[in-house]
Amino acid sequence: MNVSTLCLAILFDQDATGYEIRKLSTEGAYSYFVDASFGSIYPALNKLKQDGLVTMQIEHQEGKPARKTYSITQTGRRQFLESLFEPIKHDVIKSEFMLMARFANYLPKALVAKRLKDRQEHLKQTRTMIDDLREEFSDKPETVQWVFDYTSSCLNANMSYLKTHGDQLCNLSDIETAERDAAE
Amino acid sequence: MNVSTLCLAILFDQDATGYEIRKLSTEGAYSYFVDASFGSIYPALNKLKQDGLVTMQIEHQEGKPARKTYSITQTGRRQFLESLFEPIKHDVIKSEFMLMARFANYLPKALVAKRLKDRQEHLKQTRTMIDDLREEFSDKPETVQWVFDYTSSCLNANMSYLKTHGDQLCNLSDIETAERDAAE
DNA sequence: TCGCACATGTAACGTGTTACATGATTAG
DNA sequence: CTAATCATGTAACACGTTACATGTGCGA
Repeated sequence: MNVSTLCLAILFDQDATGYEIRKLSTEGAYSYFVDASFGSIYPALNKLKQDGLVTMQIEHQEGKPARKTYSITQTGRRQFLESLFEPIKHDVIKSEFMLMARFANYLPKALVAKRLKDRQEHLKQTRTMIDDLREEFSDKPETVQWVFDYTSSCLNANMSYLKTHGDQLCNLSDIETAERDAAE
Repeated sequence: MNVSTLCLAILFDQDATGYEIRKLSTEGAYSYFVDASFGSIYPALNKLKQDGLVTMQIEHQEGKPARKTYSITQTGRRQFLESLFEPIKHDVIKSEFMLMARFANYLPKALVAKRLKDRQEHLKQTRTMIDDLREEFSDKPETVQWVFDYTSSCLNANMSYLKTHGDQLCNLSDIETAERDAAE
């Protein structure tokens, strides 16, 4: 999913500024899937406006930069929906944790333990966020809830595995390195 | 994880050509996490050689391009392992399926059903691949098994949810659009 | 008063993909 | 005979990030 599509998806059911779109994509409702930055959002929004897929309302503010609120147009809605008909790619997963785990036998126990703890913490936070969002979006179409429930369920399974098998990975880590590290 | 790191990870316990590295990253043991192409692998390998992190043995073959087998050096091993000590990023997930599901209420039932079926099929294939690899790598360190088991477990939960809740999403799809499509 | 949230935008840079060029062998 | 597999490599391109530039108002 490119940044333009992300913008259309967000604007589909709410108007927003570039700043807000970025917030939603890094901290809010869409942050689980994407993570776009200003450098890509602002140009994308300008292009979408040129193509007539969104409109912009400027709200001038003294001293501050003008607040530019974008709204999706009918054309934008249609084109976005049409794009969903095109063949989709399979999920892409990039996990540095998995790479680390794969080589845990060469790493000190303390490091592996910390990584496991951090991951569990982050997973928990993400699930809390998803569950909060589910509440917040309770007025939105049920498909939105479905996605949150699905995600939450996968997150639970993931956490559950770490809870029951995390220690196992720890015990496979390189104890000697850990001792050497402790001695230093 | 950049392509150089991927190469070092693969070469860590086996020699390989650029061609083989690509196969491993798109179809083999590493394909669940990454997907690198020739255009990035060959330059990366050359750079790693320049930096003394890998060595290369040329095997000339009549008519064919020379087969260049790369091996990791002690320096390469050390540097790779050291890189695992650096702070890691959280998992990155990009799912076009989730985006589609989020807007399923605007899409015809037939499309949503097909996407669900395809996803379930792909998930199943991935799990089969992971389980096969677990067998194949039974002589490798136990950490390797741990990663496969963890992945397999998450995959199972994912499949399980789709099996029990997939129809629900289908029923939220836009029936009228489906009928319109069927009429065409 | 220090830093953060708000708010927009550009230029340089990094990283990777796609498409092309080249060519033998082998399985269907 | 045609497509796929093996095998390497480059150049153009796409896409996105990081860092910079600019500036106000508010809360600790």
